[in-house]
Amino acid sequence: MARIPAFNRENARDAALKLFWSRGYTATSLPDLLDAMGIARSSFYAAFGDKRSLFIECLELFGDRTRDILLEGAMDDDSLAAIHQFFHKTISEVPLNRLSCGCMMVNSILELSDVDAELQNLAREKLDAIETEFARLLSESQTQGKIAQQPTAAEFARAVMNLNLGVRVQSRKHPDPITLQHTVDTSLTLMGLAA
Amino acid sequence: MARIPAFNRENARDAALKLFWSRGYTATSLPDLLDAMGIARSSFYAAFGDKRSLFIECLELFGDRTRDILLEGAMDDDSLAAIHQFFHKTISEVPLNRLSCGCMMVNSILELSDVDAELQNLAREKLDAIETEFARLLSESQTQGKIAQQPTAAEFARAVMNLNLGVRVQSRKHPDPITLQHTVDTSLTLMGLAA
DNA sequence: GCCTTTCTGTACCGATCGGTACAGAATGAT
DNA sequence: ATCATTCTGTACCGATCGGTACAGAAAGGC
Repeated sequence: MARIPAFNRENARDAALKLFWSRGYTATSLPDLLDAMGIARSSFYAAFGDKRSLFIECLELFGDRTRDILLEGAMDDDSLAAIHQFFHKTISEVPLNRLSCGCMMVNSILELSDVDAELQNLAREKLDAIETEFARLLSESQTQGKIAQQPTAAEFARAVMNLNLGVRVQSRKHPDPITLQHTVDTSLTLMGLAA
Repeated sequence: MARIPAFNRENARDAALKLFWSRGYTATSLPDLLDAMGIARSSFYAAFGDKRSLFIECLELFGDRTRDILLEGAMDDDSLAAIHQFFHKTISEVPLNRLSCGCMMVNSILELSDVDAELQNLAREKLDAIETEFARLLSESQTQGKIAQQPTAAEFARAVMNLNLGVRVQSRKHPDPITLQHTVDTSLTLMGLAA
């Protein structure tokens, strides 16, 4: 055989993910990426195809990881707590420099609509998967009688997703975990979804 | 005197605003702008300085106009109705191609954080002005006894602003006025802010 | 008519973009 | 030690970016 790769593909990809997450697709230049990933230009194209392919890979990964955070909290039978945990984990249990990046799906949807429909669609799908999980958890809460029967679980889920989207904008606007967590708690309580 | 300008500055600026609003700062190229504004390159720099200055001018204008929509609805004494009107005017009384642009402040904050702090700050200020107005209206509603005394008007305002931010993301993700209006109504009702 | 002014259109600038080509160094197999 | 392989680093590609320079057309004053 021959020379062994001097970089770890997953580590390099995660470095790229952070950069894309922070600055978005267009504002992240190839030199920026190579620098952060610690690899050479040729290695980049050999290992990841091109910039756009890498972005897709990162966005998929980010979406799945975010959804996993929600699924983790849904292991025990308290469906409502899972939603609270999701917000807590993504707001209060995260370093400030990550919080200030917001959500990569939200960022991508705003940056790329009217610019790149395919990438926007991917981001949309990843968010929809999370909203579907919200709906499932809220439906369970309704059958358990823990929350109101009205509105429907889907409508509740849309309101919760809307809260989530707002939070991700706020995170970039003013990344203060205390205030953010407070806003989430206030909103959930007002909506009859207190812990 | 000499030759008269062949274009109307305000019209040209509004055309630029639409483009910036739709595609964001970076994705809007100078040729795009010139084409939409219907003016020559030289006229552009003579009348507007440069791309960044024009963007600032457009963002300020957009922010003021958005705030004016809220202020208009606050003329009569029903403060709570003003908030409902604000959402209705910006969701249901607007053509689809505008709705799908979302909010230029929100778009700019997400696109430009970690990229251009000054522009992001401007967008932030414009949003804060609107949140302040929300707080004033909600405070009035509290003294009129139309809504709960808890939480504070500022906390209510944050929740409403958060709802607004979420709506603007949704507008770009899936610009359907019926669903959006429904989500707003559901959320406001759940939060005890029904009309 | 001419002159002055201010527009329009276009050629051009350096910088940077994403992507490719290729020379040469490093490493494992033999 | 030699070979094959696959990495790294860099030079280079055309395209496009925002911005400037400048020639020439258009319009009012006289």
